[in-house]
Amino acid sequence: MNPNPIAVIDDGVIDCCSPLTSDVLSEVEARDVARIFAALGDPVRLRLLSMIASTNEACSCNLEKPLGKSQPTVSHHTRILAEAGLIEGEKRGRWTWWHAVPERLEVAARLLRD
Amino acid sequence: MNPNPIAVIDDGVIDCCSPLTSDVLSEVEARDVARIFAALGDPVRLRLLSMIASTNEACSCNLEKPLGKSQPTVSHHTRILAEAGLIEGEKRGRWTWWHAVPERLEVAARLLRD
DNA sequence: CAGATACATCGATGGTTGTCAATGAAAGAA
DNA sequence: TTCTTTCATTGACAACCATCGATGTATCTG
Repeated sequence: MNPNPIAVIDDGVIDCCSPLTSDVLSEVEARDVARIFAALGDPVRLRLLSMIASTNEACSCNLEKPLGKSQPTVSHHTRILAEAGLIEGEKRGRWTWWHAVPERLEVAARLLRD
Repeated sequence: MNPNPIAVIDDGVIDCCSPLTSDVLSEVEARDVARIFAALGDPVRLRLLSMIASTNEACSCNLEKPLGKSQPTVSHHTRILAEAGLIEGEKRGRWTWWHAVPERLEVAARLLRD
């Protein structure tokens, strides 16, 4: 669990949606789904997510150097990914350990290909 | 084909990428992939794409009213979707007919779930 | 306790983006 | 040709966003 709770998009709204190719999204569906894709729509966040997802766990301290971004910037991006439900953080001691949420990636994938 | 040719991301760069969960994206890969997800990261474009993708063809004139957006705004969004390779436009007579590019949706889906 | 470490938050700044009115360009109709 | 239709482009504006230095808040160490 994250120390400062992060508001994640309501799962109920997201899970409802059928693929883009089969139905026209409602305005409410589109707004929430767009938040997931917008989180994926930044190159720094994509690399950040791939770093976290391709390992079991990663702490922020190990992400700054390979990304070449400042600590506040990394913190900013992890927050956005977490708010989109794509990653979750667990604070142990001084470190925050991040892990990916595969079900969330699956939700996004299902919108593109059933 | 579109009357004014639209620059689409190089397919070679995109097709190269393995799922986010298996490898860390390079900066170049991340930049190009982010452009696809950024195109999907707007609610109006998501509804636009789902309207086009859930029918065989759609002309811009039929998209303005259900979207509730002005004609320049719709034109702006179709351009961004086309530059991301997600839709293609064909001009026949006075109308531009848009259709989705399933292979492109598939490329994006493969990044999230192999 | 004091000092160091890991991360979040704040504030500022420069760049990007969504939106629309006005205008342009091209095709068909009269 | 002149008028209408369809869509792209331009220009402008407000809102948003990525970035980082400075600061705050815990947590661990000595």
